[in-house]
Amino acid sequence: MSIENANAGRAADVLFRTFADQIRLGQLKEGEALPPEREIVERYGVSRTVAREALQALASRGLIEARPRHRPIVRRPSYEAAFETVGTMIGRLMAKEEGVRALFEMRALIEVALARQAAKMATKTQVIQLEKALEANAQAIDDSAAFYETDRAFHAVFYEIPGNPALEAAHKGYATWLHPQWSIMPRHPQRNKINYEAHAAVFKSVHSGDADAAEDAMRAHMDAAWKQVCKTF
Amino acid sequence: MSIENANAGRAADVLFRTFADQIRLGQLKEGEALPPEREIVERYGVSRTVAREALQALASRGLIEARPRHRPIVRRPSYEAAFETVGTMIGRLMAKEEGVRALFEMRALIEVALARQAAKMATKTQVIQLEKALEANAQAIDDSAAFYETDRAFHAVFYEIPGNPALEAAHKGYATWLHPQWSIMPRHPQRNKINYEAHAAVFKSVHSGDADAAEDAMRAHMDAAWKQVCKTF
DNA sequence: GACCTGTTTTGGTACGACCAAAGTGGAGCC
DNA sequence: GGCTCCACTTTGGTCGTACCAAAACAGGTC
Repeated sequence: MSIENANAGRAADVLFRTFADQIRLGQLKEGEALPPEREIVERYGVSRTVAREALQALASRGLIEARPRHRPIVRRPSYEAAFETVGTMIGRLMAKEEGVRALFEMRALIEVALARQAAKMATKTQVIQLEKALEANAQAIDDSAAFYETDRAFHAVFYEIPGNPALEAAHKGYATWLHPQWSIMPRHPQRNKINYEAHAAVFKSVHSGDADAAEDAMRAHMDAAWKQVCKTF
Repeated sequence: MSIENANAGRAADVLFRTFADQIRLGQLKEGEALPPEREIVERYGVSRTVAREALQALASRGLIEARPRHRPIVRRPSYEAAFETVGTMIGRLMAKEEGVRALFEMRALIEVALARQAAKMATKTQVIQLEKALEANAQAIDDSAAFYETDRAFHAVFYEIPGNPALEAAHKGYATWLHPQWSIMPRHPQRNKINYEAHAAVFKSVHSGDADAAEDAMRAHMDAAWKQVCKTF
């Protein structure tokens, strides 16, 4: 590796930063393949070991997408990809109650705010969307697996209403990371019905444009859900 | 690599998952060093290239902490570490206005909700903390660099009030990723004073327990801030 | 007990070899 | 002229060996 980076630590880290900078500056564009490994070796004066470790780091941090037996390509950045990248670590935080609580409370803060915002600003189309999701939720009361899916879909509508990809990505993250808790929770039609009724209360408030009521209803729903989650510990 | 994982793709990916599972299941504990590379080679029947690539992936995803010339140790998972891990990718999203907007609006949603929650539930001690942060903000009006720091500190108090590490980590992430926008924004005492007054309005509402006013004040502040951010594009 | 020195352990890097998946180009056939 | 097949090339993936040097360790000496 060139001498001018002697203070920069491992050669693989230096090469990682070199490529990360090229990606950030648009010198390597989305969808574009990186150079072949043997060319990287020649161009940057490193071994294939160093080249491969730098590429591995780029892939692990979601900057490039490795494809079997192909040169990796620069990945389109997205909030969803970002959440996927940290999934393994966040998953570890789910092993402890305080990790689950932190995530759950952050989710609750956001969903309460989204419900409030929806009550204020949801379009007629969006309210209909919510109503359809609620109807599917009602239909699934007796089928706990389907109920879970429609429950998740109902909450997802709130994240979609503002049209912000970061929120939509966050919801997918939350749903994925909190799923282990959900999957061990006892589910039966009576409990499903209670959850459905909480959803209906939120919907009713949104439909009537009552932001305070929407906030209170979603808050109550999340609080009750947390109590259920606590039973999984 | 053992035959039973022949369908699992690259040997390095298989080994990555093996270690990730061991970490998740507590078989490798926080602070504990991973085995030496040469032992990994013997135990798992892979080459050092594969072992190093798996370790590189673990480090890049924040599961282990590599230390120069030392065996890596299992990293304590944290929301802060998770945000750091995706920093490079999120940084790329900041290269486009829609990426900045998505992150900013998510931040605004959260901070408005936090202001509202603070007005409802902040303790006397927390209100004093907020007041102190506001006072430091006032003192820094004529020094734009200091003003930025106190501005950030003032907002940080809202994230700290609920005592949720995920929120505190989120704030650090937002501040870091949105900093490039802030650093190219024109800053002068007059603008600083307007921002300070917006902070004062939020504080006043929190202090008097007026959740609606706190929400409106923080909403107005974030909307105005976004208009300033737009000037950087 | 502290210090020094030699040895060992270990991460970091280099290099060459080989395998096999995937792509490419040319020849032959219809 | 188009299609198919085959040989060759390109390239990622893995292996093994070698060497360097940072860091730790162990033993001896003061």
